[in-house]
Amino acid sequence: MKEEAEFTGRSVAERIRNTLGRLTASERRPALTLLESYPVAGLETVAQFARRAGVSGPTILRLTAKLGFDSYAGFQQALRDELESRLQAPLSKAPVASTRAEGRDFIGDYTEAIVGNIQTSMAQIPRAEFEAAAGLLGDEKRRVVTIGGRFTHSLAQHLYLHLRELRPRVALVGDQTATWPEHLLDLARNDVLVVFDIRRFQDDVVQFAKQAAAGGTHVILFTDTWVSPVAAVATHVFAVETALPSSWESFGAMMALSEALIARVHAERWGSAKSRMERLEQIRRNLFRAEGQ
Amino acid sequence: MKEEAEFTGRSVAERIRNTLGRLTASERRPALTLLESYPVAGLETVAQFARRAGVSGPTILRLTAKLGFDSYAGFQQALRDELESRLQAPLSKAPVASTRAEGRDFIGDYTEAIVGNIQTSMAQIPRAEFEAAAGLLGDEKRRVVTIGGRFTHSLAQHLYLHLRELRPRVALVGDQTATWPEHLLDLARNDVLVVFDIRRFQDDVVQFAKQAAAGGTHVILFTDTWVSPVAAVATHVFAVETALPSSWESFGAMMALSEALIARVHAERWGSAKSRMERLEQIRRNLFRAEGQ
DNA sequence: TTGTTCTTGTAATAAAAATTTCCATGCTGG
DNA sequence: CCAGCATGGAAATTTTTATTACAAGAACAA
Repeated sequence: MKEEAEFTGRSVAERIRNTLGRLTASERRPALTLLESYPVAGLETVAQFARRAGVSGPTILRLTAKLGFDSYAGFQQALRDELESRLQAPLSKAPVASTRAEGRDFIGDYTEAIVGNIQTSMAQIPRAEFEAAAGLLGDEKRRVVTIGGRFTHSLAQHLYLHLRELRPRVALVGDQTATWPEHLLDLARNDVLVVFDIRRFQDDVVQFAKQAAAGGTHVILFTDTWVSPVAAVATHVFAVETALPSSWESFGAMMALSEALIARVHAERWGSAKSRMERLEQIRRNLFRAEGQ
Repeated sequence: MKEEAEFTGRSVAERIRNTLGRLTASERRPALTLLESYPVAGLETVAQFARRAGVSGPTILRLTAKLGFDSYAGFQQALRDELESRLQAPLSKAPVASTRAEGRDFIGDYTEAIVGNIQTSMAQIPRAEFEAAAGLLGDEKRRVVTIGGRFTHSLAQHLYLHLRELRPRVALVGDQTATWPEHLLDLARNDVLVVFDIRRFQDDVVQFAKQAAAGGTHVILFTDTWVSPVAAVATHVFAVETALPSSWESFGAMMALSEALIARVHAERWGSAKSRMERLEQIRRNLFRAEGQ
């Protein structure tokens, strides 16, 4: 009746991982299929699931049996239970208790400030510069390198991670200064360097940008209203507001602009980006499969 | 055969809302039951669903018929399709129709979307959870470790870089999976792990969080509206909106929340943070001097 | 009240699905 | 090269599940 206690995993996914070693080749196929489109695949009928995984019905049943379920219905029930507890967690957990300090609502105030910040910043972005920068970033023939300072390194990384999905030949300059010369070496005439640099402008970053620019590399600069000295050598400059009244600094506007650029590039090169992402997806799946063994 | 076109809603939930007026009293019961535990209730058998809603089987079928499905199987298929398309990353979602120089303002539209995103997300953050999380992050006695997935790694890094200024004993889990065990080793009971995990939830990250939680570590989760499975072991869950209409995903809301948390911690421990930052400044100056020579 | 219509559940029936049986196939070791 | 064994699918069988037919009961109008 009930599933035996010997099966360790709380979730079906966990059970699969624990059992993967004991599965035969064609039992492993639906197992991985399920993990890939979890948990939908398992909520279909046996026949549908079997077709999706490219095996026969009985194989599905042998799999669920090995996972410790005494029937396919029991297996599905487990999946539904999981799904339900997962999807309902946030709803039941949000009784919106207003436990802010005294009267003021910290989150509300912060939101208001950051939103204003983003709006004023974005309003001031010169449209032509934006389009030009997007054009540079979308051009596959150009190598693209991103670099950031102490804090802005995370923004450089964010841009890097997303651009990398859309096009080849993108690199991120790490935070280890020692590796920087190699990056400079690779940057050629007409390549693109994206620099994030805000007040307390970092000298090493400025130097890096200057050297790159000297070699004929296009420099796109994201900076704050104090404008980094990199501007002197940059081809496109985007200055946004980072200061919040009476608080810490915020990268909100800078991230918004960066994301807008990514979206712009994405829209521009939709065709090639799509096929690239699909290939990427394919490769990932294969890697995952192999790893599963 | 196919569902008729007269039925407006793209999603089953929408269809229900549009049809609610035309339903009888006892048809309305399962309809609302479904909306309450969506979509799990509808994935059960007719009998189970009927029992859950307190009606008979045929009433369920009359309901699905009125919703425009020609069979219960078709109804379930629609629910599964929805679920799958939402749980699965939009591997290749077409971007907004190329909004070149034609009338539309790309930046303006994007700004509007992201601002709306941030506002709705932040409004839903439970204040008490927020305060509790800030309390944990501000507590020097606890070690704090941040971790992110493929894309969200940059957010984990952002939080790490800022927290590090405010307090000691903060670490970032790198993107090299090989180094992860060491981090787990260091995490003790009552320490704090901050996890960033969005749709296409990453299995290795989930496993990491689970192991940490098993050891008694507090887990703070930043996720999207589809809620990472990490939620099951998390002490505090923050679900924000990451989807932008017809575009790439946006981390804007997640970053805003993360920054709000940082600001909160900063405000809370103003005294100690200030002296820490001053000492840090001192050290930096010395290092810079030495290096400058 | 009484007839009519609209709801809704019970029970019978049909359809579909899960499960089992059994045999073909391919692999391993002697 | 063959015996023995593990594997996996086709087809038969059984069970479950959806679906339909029908009748009881409620709501309403005249």
